[in-house]
Amino acid sequence: MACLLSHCATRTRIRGTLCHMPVPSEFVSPTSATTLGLRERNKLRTRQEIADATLRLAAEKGLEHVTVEQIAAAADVAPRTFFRYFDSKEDALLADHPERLELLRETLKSRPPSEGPLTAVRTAILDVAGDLEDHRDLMLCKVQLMENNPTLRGRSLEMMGDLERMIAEALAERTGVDLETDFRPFLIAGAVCTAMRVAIDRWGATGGTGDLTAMVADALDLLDGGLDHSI
Amino acid sequence: MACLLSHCATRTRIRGTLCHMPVPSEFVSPTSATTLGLRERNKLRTRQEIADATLRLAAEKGLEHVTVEQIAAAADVAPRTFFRYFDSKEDALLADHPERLELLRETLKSRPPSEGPLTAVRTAILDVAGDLEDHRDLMLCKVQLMENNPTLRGRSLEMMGDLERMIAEALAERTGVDLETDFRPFLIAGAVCTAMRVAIDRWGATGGTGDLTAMVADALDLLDGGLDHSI
DNA sequence: CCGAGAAGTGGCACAGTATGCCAGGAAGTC
DNA sequence: GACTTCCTGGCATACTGTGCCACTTCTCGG
Repeated sequence: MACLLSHCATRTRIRGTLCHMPVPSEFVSPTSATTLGLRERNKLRTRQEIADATLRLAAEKGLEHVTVEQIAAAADVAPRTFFRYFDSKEDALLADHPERLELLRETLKSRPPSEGPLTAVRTAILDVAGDLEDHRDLMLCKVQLMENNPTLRGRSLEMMGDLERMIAEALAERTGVDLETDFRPFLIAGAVCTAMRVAIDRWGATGGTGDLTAMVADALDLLDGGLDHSI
Repeated sequence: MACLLSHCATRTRIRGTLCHMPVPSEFVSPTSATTLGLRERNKLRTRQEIADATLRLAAEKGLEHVTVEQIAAAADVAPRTFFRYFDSKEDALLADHPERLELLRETLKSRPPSEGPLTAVRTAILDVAGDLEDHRDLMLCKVQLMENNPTLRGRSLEMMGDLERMIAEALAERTGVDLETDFRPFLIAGAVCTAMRVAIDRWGATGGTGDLTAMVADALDLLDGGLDHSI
């Protein structure tokens, strides 16, 4: 952390070897190297460094006590550059959301058409939960940051709307109903995401002890059985 | 609307009789007059004027194209005063949230203990839906503003968390389960709020045609039956 | 009725967020 | 190696949000 942050004379943007910040293994992109050009790789790295710096600083003092200027300094970019990658501090902290959305899309696409719509969605959402659990420490940190930061929570909830939309679309497609006239796909998608959200909240509240995927599965089972049998 | 907004020379803040803006009937507080002192009544009126101005301007150009300065001018207060009443434009637009929360609390409290927990919650949430429908035009406007304003939507989602918490507490109390160790109250509360939210979204998407309360009831029925029977 | 204290308002200053614009330089292309 | 593309950082600027202070209005007790 005690690195020479802001006085690199000629910033030559060769960060492949001169990485001054120990990037946690969770952060290395799966689609590394070969396929992407240097420009793209540098962009990915910068994005990751900003996200990384944001989380690190937020974990220290809480996101509301960290300024974009500080984040930019820690990530060794100009404040102006920060806003080229993220629209806000909140977005930088939740930078992995697009990956999660992509994972959901892939899983939904990969489930055979023969599989029931709800089963496919269930599998997909458990997949996402599993992915979250794979980054347990990072997730736990973020969940706890959300607990006492309404803005961050709001942004996260809003992002969950993306998951909902995608699930609703998948349900509509697999059942053949029209999203425009029938709200059931959205209702089920909302319920499923609620199940995940509540499970995550509880998981976070208990300090990440327990199996997140199992908790999500339990929540889904309860909703499957109908509200009146849930309690 | 075509009132003398910003050039009142000596603003003497006696707004009881000299109200320069026709306050829509929806805005008049039920607890008017006698019980409250002049100071309190003035505060309520100012709050309402700010909320009113916010909605009116937002309806014209979209909330993101309205500045706090403009809202303050339209409500005939100083920008500094705006922030004494609301933390943000979004909050000013969603100013009626506390009333809704209070309505939910009252209804939940008024349901007899003999009533099943889910029935009580259902009644309460339908009550809220009915209240929303009573302000049909205002609600429709807000719902449509939310459609293309992520920040506003996020804030609204976050506020819905208040409803969820209250419902979860009521459920926990009526069933005797512990909120700290059992996530079922939160799960059901989340599902119920999701039902309302999805119904509102659809209601808004169809331009407010249709019976909102009935749509919420339908959504609740579907969830009652269990996810696998929903579609 | 009146004076003291409580409380609301508005002006000012200031930190922070967010974005448009432009010049300089690195990466990609041939 | 020259040409193009586009990423970066600096500058300017609009807007949000809050602390502080002086001024005015309201409330309440005598």
